[in-house]
Amino acid sequence: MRASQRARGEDVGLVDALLSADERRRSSGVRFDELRAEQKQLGKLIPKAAGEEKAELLKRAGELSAAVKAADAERDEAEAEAQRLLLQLGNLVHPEVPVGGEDDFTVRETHGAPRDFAAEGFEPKDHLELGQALGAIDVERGAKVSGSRFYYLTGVGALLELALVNAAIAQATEAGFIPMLTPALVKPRAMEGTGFLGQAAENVYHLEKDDYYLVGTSEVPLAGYHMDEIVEADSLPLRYAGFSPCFRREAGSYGKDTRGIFRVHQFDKVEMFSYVAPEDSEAEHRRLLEWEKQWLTGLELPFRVIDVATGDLGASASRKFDCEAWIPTQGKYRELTSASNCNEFQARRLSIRMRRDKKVRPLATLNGTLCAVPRTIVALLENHQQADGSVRVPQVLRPYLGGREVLEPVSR
RNA sequence: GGAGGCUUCGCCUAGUCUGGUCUAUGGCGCCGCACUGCUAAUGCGGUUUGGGCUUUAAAGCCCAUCGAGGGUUCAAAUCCCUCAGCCUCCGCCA
Repeated sequence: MRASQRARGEDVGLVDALLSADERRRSSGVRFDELRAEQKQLGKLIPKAAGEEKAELLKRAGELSAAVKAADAERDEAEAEAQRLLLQLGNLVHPEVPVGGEDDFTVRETHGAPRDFAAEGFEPKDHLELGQALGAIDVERGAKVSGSRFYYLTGVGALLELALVNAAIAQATEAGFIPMLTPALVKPRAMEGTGFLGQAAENVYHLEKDDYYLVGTSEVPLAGYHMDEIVEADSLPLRYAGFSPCFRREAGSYGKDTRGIFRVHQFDKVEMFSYVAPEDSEAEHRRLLEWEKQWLTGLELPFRVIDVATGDLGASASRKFDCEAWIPTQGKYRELTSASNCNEFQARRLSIRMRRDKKVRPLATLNGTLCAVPRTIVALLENHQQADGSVRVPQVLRPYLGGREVLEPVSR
């Protein structure tokens, strides 16, 4: 436990402070219980008593009342302190996760191979050039209306998004997920409980006047869906496929991925979310990964799967597998999907529990991207482009694009 | 945005005016047992959640919990304040 906390760069002293606050909470709680029990006894005697006796009882009751309030206050204070410390603590890291920063991932598997454009005799165009020629992407007007990192999907670009979303929801539904359209604005509790108000807080949009947060993923409303609930073990696993807009401030990424729609402030995403028993979480994690691989394979994209390193896990994941698609004009694999096993981390914070054999305990939550629309469009356009600037539509998307097999450039 | 009503231990519900006998009523559902040659019916018992303690265990004890938080009081489901959610009406709007 301590080794993995160090791997995250967290203060080990935090754990000790937490344990001491928790002990203080416990002991003042016991004192409160004892005082309260005596107070209740007096409450029964007082109405029956009279005269001298009653005056005595009332005097003792007055003293007790003050003592109860003091013990209560101390317990509340210790509890708040413990909670404050607890929220600073990230999830425990799975022992097999590679230790290190962003570049210290390990590659688990690779699927397909990057296209050899030299052999085909033409230079690949990037997604923005292709998207503009197809009349699919308009970043200039996005910037005019909303600023940098905003865009319009136009014409066939808009249709492409709808096709992707429909195909993704169809795959998820086929796999047994319940399709969900979720709120994009949530209260602080949901944001905090999913672990987005720690180090990630600077990337979250906040509506100060109303104290609402704009979600960066439907993981947040899908995790919040069952908060403060006890789920019967028989009904697990619960699997939801959420579709929602996602908002990200992208603070600290100035100058990174500024061209096109690879990194944007607002996009739509289909997300898989599972509630399972903790002992099933690793198997479910692999299942989520398999569904992501099925999706990317269907789109005929070359990709690899990485085991994300400790420093890049975020607060809530104990392990994270990313699928990275090959982006020809960048000559690199880039993240398209991400599957995280949060085990009991979010469930504890959101008070989501399961009941099996009369025992109640936290369950595990997992999330995995199925289709983050703009990045998927980037990968599709670049990988399936043809020498004349048209783009081939993979088989699985054709039913959702009116049977269209190729997207052709438009003259303006 | 304005006015009013509501929120009770799975669901429904009594209790709130008039603070203590509420250890929260009753019904439904559910669980167990008994009886009935199956099922049903009937009878009896049980049935919120969290924390702490005792115990080999089974089980038991204490505290909190009547939408949330605060206040008044020796004492709050009950009185006062703030907030949230739901419902109705008015206004506005897609």
